[in-house]
Amino acid sequence: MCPDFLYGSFLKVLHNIGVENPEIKLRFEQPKNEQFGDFATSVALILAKELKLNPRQVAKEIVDRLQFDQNLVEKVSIDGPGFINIKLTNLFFATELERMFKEGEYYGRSTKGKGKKVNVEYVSANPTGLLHLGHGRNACIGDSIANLFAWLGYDVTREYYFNNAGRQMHNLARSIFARYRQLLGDDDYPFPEDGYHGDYIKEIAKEVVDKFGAHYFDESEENMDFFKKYGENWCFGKIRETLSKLKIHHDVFYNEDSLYSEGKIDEVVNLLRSKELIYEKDGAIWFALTKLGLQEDRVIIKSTGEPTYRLPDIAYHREKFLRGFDLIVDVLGSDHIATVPDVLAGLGALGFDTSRVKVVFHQFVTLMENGVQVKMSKRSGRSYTLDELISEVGADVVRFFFLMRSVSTHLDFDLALAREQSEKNPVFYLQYAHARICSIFDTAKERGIEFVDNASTNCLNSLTEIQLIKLQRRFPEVIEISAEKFEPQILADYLYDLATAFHVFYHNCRIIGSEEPILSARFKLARVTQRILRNGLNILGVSAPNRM
RNA sequence: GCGCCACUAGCUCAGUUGGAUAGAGCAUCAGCCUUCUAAGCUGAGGGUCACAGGUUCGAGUCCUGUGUGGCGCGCCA
Repeated sequence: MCPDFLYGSFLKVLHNIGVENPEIKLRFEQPKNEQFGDFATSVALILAKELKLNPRQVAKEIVDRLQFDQNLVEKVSIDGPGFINIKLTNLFFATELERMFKEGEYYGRSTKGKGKKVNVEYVSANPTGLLHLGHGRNACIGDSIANLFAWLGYDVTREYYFNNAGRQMHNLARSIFARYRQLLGDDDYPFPEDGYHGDYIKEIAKEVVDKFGAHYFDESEENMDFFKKYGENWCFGKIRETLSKLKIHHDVFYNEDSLYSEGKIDEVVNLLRSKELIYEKDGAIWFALTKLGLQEDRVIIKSTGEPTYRLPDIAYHREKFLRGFDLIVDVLGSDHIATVPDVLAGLGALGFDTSRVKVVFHQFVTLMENGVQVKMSKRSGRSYTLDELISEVGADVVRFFFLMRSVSTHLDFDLALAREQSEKNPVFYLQYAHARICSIFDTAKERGIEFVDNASTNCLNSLTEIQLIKLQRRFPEVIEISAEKFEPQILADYLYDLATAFHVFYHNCRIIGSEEPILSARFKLARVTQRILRNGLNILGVSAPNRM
């Protein structure tokens, strides 16, 4: 964020006065208060101790040695306890606008992650039901994180861990079968105790009745397999349909089944055995986690012969490592927190660098309306599915609302606010800024007004204009920070600020009707804002309409 | 009992690696549309940053303890 020339001059001075590791100590920030200038550094305060000098004195030593291009720096001052504040000239910002404008659609992209492979796994809901709100938050977070890394030049794989093995699928089959029998008049047919109670099970059963009649009436193994497969396809179809409404698509659906069929599970067991990390007790196979510093040993293969989740999870993540990913991101709900240490310990024991695994935990979603928690959908009378929420408030609103809070905090989803198609709704505020800009360009075109690319921007001098440029300059940095912290919310907040700065600019400065060179300079200001809003919203998965 | 997450304005939340006078939105009140979209802009009120210690030039931010709330602690995933 800090211009290179500024950073360079300071670094040179710090070197000259014999500071050790100045790169680490030199940091710039943008002061909250305008009166302190455009950039500030507290480096003098940090150095004061090691130099055993008064901070203001240190600041003076530094400032006296600084050399700048006078066209770019307006003022350097020492304030407060020893902050060095720098005010840059309007020419500097005009040049910056020019630079951002010339970068065009690529402004904000970087090559930082070039050659690096990142895997982002998200959603990964089992095909036993419909997506609920928590899945929705998971999906939006994962997708936006993937988008952020793509912007940084990483080779991104969006992955869904597809678990269609194990007891849950039997459960699904038996649940559908029970409803099927009941529909066919066998009213007393018992519903499985731990079956899936949702109404969608009845829907599936009804579909089977409509299509095949009583063809699958017998409680045979083949028929169970049929219901399992039918239910899986039905659920997974719905899941993909819902995700697609949110513009979420995965590159890889990694099937848990393949871990078994390709012998990956056995490989892991053998590897752990060779490291003497597993043993047998009570007919089950245990993972000796206490040897790895954890609290308790855990079962990885039940006495029935089925593995617990830990084993396939370790095998799956081992595969991710073997597939050559430099960074492995898992997006999980906070209810999975307890499962991660075991899996990481297993991977560590297998010799993998677990610092490459980043698990993003998100907290729960609570649907609120007028201060009261909403548990059931008014329309269906059942608990809200993600799909219902989307059809009620729209995909853009759902995506933005799920992303506008930081990942680690509980999310209160304000249904009344989300429904509101007005200025109160932050999504519309952002989209409106974009539509307004488009409208300016449309109007200019209609009236035959053209602007010139090579006109100078050095005529912009109002506070509002400079303010807008300052925010535009931050875009690349914001993308980077959002990705590093795995927090799309940082980008959402930034876009909101940018929209505000634009609305203020729009209010204070006219574009159409201004004389050259102001006309063209302001056009550029609007163009750069438009690109950032569009690209930024795109990363968040929110559309940027040309008209509203 | 143990682990993780949170606690900031009436409500929902921001607050960069510790920095200067803690910020938005909603809600409340008061203004601004013959000119590019008023889904906008401007202003006002509203705070013991849960509490108590500690670290230091400086703490909403770091450390310790306490309280409140959420989630988890299975041969479920």
